[in-house]
Amino acid sequence: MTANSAARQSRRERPAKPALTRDGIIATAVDLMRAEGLERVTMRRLAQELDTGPASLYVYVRNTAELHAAVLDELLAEVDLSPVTAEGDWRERLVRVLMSYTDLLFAYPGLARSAVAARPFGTYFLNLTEGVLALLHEGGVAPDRAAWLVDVLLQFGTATAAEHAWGPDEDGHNEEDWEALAAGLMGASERTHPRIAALGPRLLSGSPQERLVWGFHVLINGVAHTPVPDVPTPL
Amino acid sequence: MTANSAARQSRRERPAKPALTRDGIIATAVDLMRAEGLERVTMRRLAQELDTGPASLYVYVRNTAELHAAVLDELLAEVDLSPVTAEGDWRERLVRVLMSYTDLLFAYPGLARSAVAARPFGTYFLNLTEGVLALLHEGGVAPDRAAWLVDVLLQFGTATAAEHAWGPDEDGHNEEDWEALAAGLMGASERTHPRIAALGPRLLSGSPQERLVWGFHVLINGVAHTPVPDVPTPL
DNA sequence: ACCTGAACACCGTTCAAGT
DNA sequence: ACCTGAACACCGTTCAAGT
Repeated sequence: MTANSAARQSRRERPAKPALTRDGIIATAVDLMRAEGLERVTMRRLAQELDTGPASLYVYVRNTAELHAAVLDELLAEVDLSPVTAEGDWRERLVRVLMSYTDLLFAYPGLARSAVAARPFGTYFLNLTEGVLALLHEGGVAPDRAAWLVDVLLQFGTATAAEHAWGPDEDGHNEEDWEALAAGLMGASERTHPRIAALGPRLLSGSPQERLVWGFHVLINGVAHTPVPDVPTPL
Repeated sequence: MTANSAARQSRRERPAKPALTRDGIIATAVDLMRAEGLERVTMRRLAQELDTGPASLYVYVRNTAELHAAVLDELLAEVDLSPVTAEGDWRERLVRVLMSYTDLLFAYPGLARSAVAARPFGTYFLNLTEGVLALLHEGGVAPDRAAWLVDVLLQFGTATAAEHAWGPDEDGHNEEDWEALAAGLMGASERTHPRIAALGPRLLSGSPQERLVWGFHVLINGVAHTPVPDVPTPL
């Protein structure tokens, strides 16, 4: 029986059922996420998409968390690293790279959430890390501080995306939540919460993006003034 | 029937089935989380604990996300705010408050994860915010910068706790993950990822807590050098 | 070796019906 | 008004058995 290549009988209609491979599974998972959101990228749903049973996937993927991590790294291929080698102020260029990363996560909030829980370390994440480090190097940030700052910068972007993850797939209870939040903050009495009361609506000013960019700058500016403690290096 | 007050105490040993109240439900949820972790605080499991069906809970709680938010705020009662009014350097005291918050989340990683997705705004969270703002005020941080920095500081602590959320309830696949991560970083070739290669093991130095404290200091030091953009205030 | 049917042990949420 | 049985529409993961 050499029915390996062309003689695949299409059972349903669509494409001939392809052989399962890890790459194929992840590619299908990415498609599924783009089409229906990460919530739908479950083992069962994905298996259905691949015309098989969920148990089959476990030959190629350890569990759902690993699947989602692989999907994320795949998505990270789209991060725009061109500012790394562009002209201009290194801080600006660094923030541009970081915003490129974050914008991607804003588009797939579920992925941001999963990235907070378990940061990926695939190829594309490594490329992003390298790019950020190159810019910090160019900016003259001390190596040991740069080593810790990359993590903080990326984690900050990830967390911000995850927080504003009330995606388009969710219904409009966001507005409601926001009202409640605003009411809570504004209702803080002058007596019990004087600082909150003093700041008032300024606590809620700015868009997530504006705050994010500001936060990146705070971190970049702060690193010059904050030495890393003396700490043993692993191995 | 005035069985309202005294029969409240024993939840441990088969109590008479108490009337459902929102507070009672949340208190039971907190107990359940302390005993079995947040993963087990599901509508169904909680209902079982309360000797009723899951549908009954929906009279008092909108959904699982709201339930978890309520549990978190309850837990936040334990944050140690005493450094706010203590003696000493305001930066140090601020970091102590922030670490008290973060340590709590480290103990209940699932909660940290849910806090990243939807920051709570209950009473205790308001108290924490007030405390942080008071210290920033004492430190002479400009009000509009302080208003944005509180959020960043708390979010940074939350995200760090969530990331290191490979809790005690998970099995030991963490070690394995870490090995893989280290291998990925160290295997980055000098040619393709020169900065990563140059930093080598320094990228992995320090404990989560050491990095967290450092990050707090970077933010606190950076805020003095980073003005907030001109942005409209809501309302 | 690779694949899978079937099972185990769960989920959140809704709704019609009861008290 | 409050409560609930039952149902709907899902989950992740394992494992013995097949090819």
